[in-house]
Amino acid sequence: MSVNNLSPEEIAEQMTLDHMICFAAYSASQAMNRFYRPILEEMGLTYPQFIAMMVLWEDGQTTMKALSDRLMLESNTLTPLVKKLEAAGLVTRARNKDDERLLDIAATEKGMALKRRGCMAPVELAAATGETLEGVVELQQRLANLRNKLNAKAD
Amino acid sequence: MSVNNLSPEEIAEQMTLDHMICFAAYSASQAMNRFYRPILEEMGLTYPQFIAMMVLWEDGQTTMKALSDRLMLESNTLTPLVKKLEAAGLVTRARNKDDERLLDIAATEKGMALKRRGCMAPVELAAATGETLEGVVELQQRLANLRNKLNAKAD
DNA sequence: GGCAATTACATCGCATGCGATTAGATCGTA
DNA sequence: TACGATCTAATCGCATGCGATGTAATTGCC
Repeated sequence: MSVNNLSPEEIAEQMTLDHMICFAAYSASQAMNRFYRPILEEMGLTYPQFIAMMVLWEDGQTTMKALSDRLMLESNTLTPLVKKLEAAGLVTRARNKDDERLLDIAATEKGMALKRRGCMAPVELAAATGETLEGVVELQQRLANLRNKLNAKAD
Repeated sequence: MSVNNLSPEEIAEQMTLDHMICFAAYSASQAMNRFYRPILEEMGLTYPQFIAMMVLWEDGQTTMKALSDRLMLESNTLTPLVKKLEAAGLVTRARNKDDERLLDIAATEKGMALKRRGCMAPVELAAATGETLEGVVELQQRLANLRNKLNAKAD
């Protein structure tokens, strides 16, 4: 019997933790975070700091606003995080000349120097899963698609 | 040209945030968390409290150890969380009679009463993604599989 | 039985996430 | 050009996650 033949109430009745996409994503995300931890610790980065540096490794410089859009994190999360990166000498923070509301963030040489090691981490993770790169890519795309649909729903 | 023809270094060179399975899982997990927030707020639960209640809705009662294994969260995370559930009158906490090291956790009637509403939330999320239930189930299974392989790797 | 090793839970400190709010800069419009 | 609306960061408080550590109970091995 297909799940399509069941009412929402009947589906809810059979709902368990191990059938929930949210828990699968939540626990997988944390498992990947744990996988990265020792690698990132060598670089003195936490995982959220790492993805912020990923943006800077790609673009060289950005703004708080653009970083917020890209990482889908608010300034109340990013402000202290970026200040820590600045304290570590990895980025610079300065008000934008044309619009004083914007905060320009740029990678320092020291920050850019971490790129080579940092960009290997996702490759190592993919290898550790035992999956093909194509399989990982497809999973990544479907997850991003689901996320984008949810974000669009939230307006 | 397939990614299989590239060396890890060449792949790392092309690595961007939007190609990383970790960021897809991380951002999707948070998007789902944000989707749940208003629903869970009606019940007075946070997302981690919700998945803890999911275990109790399934099993009625458990122990801190079993809950820790099931949610893949340590006692340093769960102890304060379960104490909050106890303070809210949703669970009881008591030392196990046979092994004083174990902490028995049981849902109260008030806690069990939230099951009907709580189990609808994942169904609503699946509907909001616009995907078929089968598609969500497949994505869930592949994510859980990837997570389990990573956890096994970590020993 | 005795006792070191192991196990289960708890405490502490630090780094997120985020709702609510504030401060300052810019925009839009009468 | 005034000035209220909007936008961008930042601050604060609360709830996770988790490494490091502590404590009490149990186990295992002699």
